Amino acid sequence: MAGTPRKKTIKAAPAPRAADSVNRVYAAIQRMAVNFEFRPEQRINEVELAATLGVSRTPVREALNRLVIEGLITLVPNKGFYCRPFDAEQIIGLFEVRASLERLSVELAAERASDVRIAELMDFWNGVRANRAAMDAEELTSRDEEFHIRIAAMGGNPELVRMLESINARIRFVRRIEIENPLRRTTTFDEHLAIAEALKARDRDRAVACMSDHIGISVADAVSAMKEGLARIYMGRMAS
Amino acid sequence: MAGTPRKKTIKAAPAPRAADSVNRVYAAIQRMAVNFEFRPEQRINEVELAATLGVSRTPVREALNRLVIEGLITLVPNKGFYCRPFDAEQIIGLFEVRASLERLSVELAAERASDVRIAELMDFWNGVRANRAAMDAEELTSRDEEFHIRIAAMGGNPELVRMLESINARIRFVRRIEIENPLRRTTTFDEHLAIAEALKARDRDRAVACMSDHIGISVADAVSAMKEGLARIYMGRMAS
DNA sequence: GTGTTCTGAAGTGTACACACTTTGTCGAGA
DNA sequence: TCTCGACAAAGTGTGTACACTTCAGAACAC
Repeated sequence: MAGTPRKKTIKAAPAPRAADSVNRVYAAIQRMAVNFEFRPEQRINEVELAATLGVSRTPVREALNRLVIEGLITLVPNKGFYCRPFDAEQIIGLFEVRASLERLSVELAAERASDVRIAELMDFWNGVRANRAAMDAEELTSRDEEFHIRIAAMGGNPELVRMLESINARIRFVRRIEIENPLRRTTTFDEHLAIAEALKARDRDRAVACMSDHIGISVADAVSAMKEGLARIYMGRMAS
Repeated sequence: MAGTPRKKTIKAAPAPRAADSVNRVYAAIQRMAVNFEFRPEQRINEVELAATLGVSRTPVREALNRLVIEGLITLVPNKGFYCRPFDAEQIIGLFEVRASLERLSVELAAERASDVRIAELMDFWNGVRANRAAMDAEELTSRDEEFHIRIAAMGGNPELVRMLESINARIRFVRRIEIENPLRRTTTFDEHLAIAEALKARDRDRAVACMSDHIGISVADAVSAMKEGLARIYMGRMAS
């Protein structure tokens, strides 16, 4: 979006710089990697990708280098950049780490969050709950993540937020499928409310227990969600 | 080092590519950022840095983009790359996250590590302990990190290892100063052994408690270490 | 038929060119 | 003295050039 609001010179000057390419390109490729729009372990052709995004290889490579550190892209020297593998063990590993950080999240929130922020959290989630019929899996996943990130933010530790966001991006593909399960959806609504209630009561241990149950269930369901995910990547529409 | 073991063409060809520049450059800049060889919030001149490292700006920028994601460098559009700030709250935040992940670390290790790996861990640390007189703070910090990373690795979760390594890089500057404290050194040796013993006994709760005490003390000491750190950055030799 | 070497195309890795942005300096005007 | 604007220098952002690597397939030997 935002087009190219740039003063045009008469001569078709070579390379009139398109502002902020790297960030746009970075966001675009990140989205593609998160959603496995590249097939797992597929080599990414820089020239092609640059052409698609309407920029040169330079900003594309800078963005790809960032994504390597984020774990969304891998790099093989002299071969090129590749989409991350679809690695079930790795995904379980990420769920494990996430569970640990979410635990810290509620602990800190229970101790430090203001009453107002906690009230806002409940309002937020009640709002989502009220609108649930109108939401598709994608939107609901987004709200779900937002709920968790809000709690993390209430603890006043920005690094915790950053890491959770990074992990969320890497497991979003699986979680979105999980959340399509109607049963899972219902339990999620209840579990989130239970967490929020525990925070409101400043009951740290209960908050941890609720969060633990909530995430624990996620891990258990992750395996079937991953199967479904693989089918979608490799079988496309046929999977449904 | 490593010179240029490359077949020389007769003509002084422009740009005979130096293999794997990005990784070398990345490692070099990372080390500089970790050790605050750039002053906090100092702008990093790409041209100058490239010249120092003997490469062009391209690999330097790719490396810097990676380091931005790692949190060791910041980027202000149209201004350039900057050294990360020296932010006490952020460092405390990182210690907090680290404590949470180290807890997970020992939990997983207590459940999953083989007896052999645990025995190796104890041997390793006893070896370090035996040589302690010969080690400076830098080397000891390195061994200390290795101890913790070994435990994380025993849990079989590579992502956990990755994140701990990333955090370690960002707090290493402070931890190295902490470890200079003779009293701290002694307690570290004992605490590590206590953790290892608990793992050997497969006593998960005790392992968590030991780890928790160990890291908890670290956080408390971090504040004074940060003061000292600031003095070294801005006062250099005078600080001692 | 199988293995080996050659060759060319495709594509990465890095240097470099150049436009644009930012910032500091100097001088004019109030 | 202070403010403002022009100007210049420094330095970033991105496009492009080109050497090098990899890989597939042809040509060839056995």
